[in-house]
Amino acid sequence: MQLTKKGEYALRTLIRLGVARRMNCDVVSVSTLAESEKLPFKFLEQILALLRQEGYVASRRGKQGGVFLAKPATEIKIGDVVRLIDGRLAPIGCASETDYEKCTCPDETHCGLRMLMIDVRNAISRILDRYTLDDVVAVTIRKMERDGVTIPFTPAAPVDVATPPAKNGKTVRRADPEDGFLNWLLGKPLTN
Amino acid sequence: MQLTKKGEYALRTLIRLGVARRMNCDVVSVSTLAESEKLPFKFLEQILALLRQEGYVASRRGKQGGVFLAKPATEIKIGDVVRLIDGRLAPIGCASETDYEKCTCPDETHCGLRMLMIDVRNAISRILDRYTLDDVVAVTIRKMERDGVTIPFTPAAPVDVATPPAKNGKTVRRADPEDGFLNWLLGKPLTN
DNA sequence: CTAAATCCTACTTGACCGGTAGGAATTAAT
DNA sequence: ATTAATTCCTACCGGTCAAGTAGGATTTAG
Repeated sequence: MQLTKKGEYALRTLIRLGVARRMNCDVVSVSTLAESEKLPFKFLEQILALLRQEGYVASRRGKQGGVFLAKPATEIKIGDVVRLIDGRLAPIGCASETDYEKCTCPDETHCGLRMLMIDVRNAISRILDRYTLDDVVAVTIRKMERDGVTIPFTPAAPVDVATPPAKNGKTVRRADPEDGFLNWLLGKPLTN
Repeated sequence: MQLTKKGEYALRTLIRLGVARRMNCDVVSVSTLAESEKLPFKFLEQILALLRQEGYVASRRGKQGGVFLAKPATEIKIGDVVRLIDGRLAPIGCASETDYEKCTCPDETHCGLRMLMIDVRNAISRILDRYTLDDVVAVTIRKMERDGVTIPFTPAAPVDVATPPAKNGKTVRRADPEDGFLNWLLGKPLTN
């Protein structure tokens, strides 16, 4: 049930670009992105090439060039990015909605595993297809503001990643909010 | 987000063994299992060896031998089986509860991707750690009974299992029940 | 004109997925 | 006692793919 590094890097980078956009930073170089997230430059270049082909990012070539989101962050669904890079969300092909594949089992309609995995795929989809890049960016920034951390791409202050003032040592880790972390912080209603 | 074939075969086989148990079939040979689920025999043998080492199944050697569940199906959590064969449920290491791994990102506590993936991992866990093998077996059998399909390992003579009156053919396919398929069919309350 | 950037294509290295193969040990039935 | 059916154990293997590396061509700002 693993996301590949490629997928992880793609998402991390898109989030970074979303943050940049919010801070009115119109273009970010790949090297800056690679450094700030500590990703291998050349690998990231390739990933961004793919994201560009698919219309998620656009670029400006030459000196002072770089990349930026090609469309509003509200129109980028996380699920679609994951599907692009890592394939279907469902753990097994016969439980997929968008990329169904018949399995070899003798009777699919009475397969308990399939029913279970459909539940899993729906649970995943209910998160990944519910939230957009904008939501994730919002939650990231909100958390940073709450802890008084300087947000990346803040004018006149490059990336600062100081750990927060530790509250008072007691981090009351509110475990497992009913409908998820992001919903708890964003209050985004279910649409489906 | 894929389950490996190994994991899939393991679960399919455990379910089969669970069904067998319910039908008072105490021992099933590996070849029977392989045939009935159309799995490669030698590969399945290896998988069962692992499941045996971990105490999920036990075996009887020699002629008329075979394997069977080593403990009650109610005590086998699907999530644990998946973890055993395919590793952590969380899409990325830093979002795992049972197998946490620090990631390379500069500031984990303000990582939007991490928060998102924690939600995903919880959503998965809420299904895979909620249901036991027994639940999946129950739902499988129930679906079969409902459709009047002969259940595997049914004794040759038509015995005890009273086939329900086949409804009336019109299966109203209620799409995507709120809290999942299995809950809809089992009505198992959330425990956590 | 040059430095800084993207763009493009090829290559690599190791892990691991999904099996195969062969035989030793054990046991039930004849 | 033999034999046939079965599990048990260890080794191997081909292919794919993840996760990068490498190097140069091209474009553009200053």
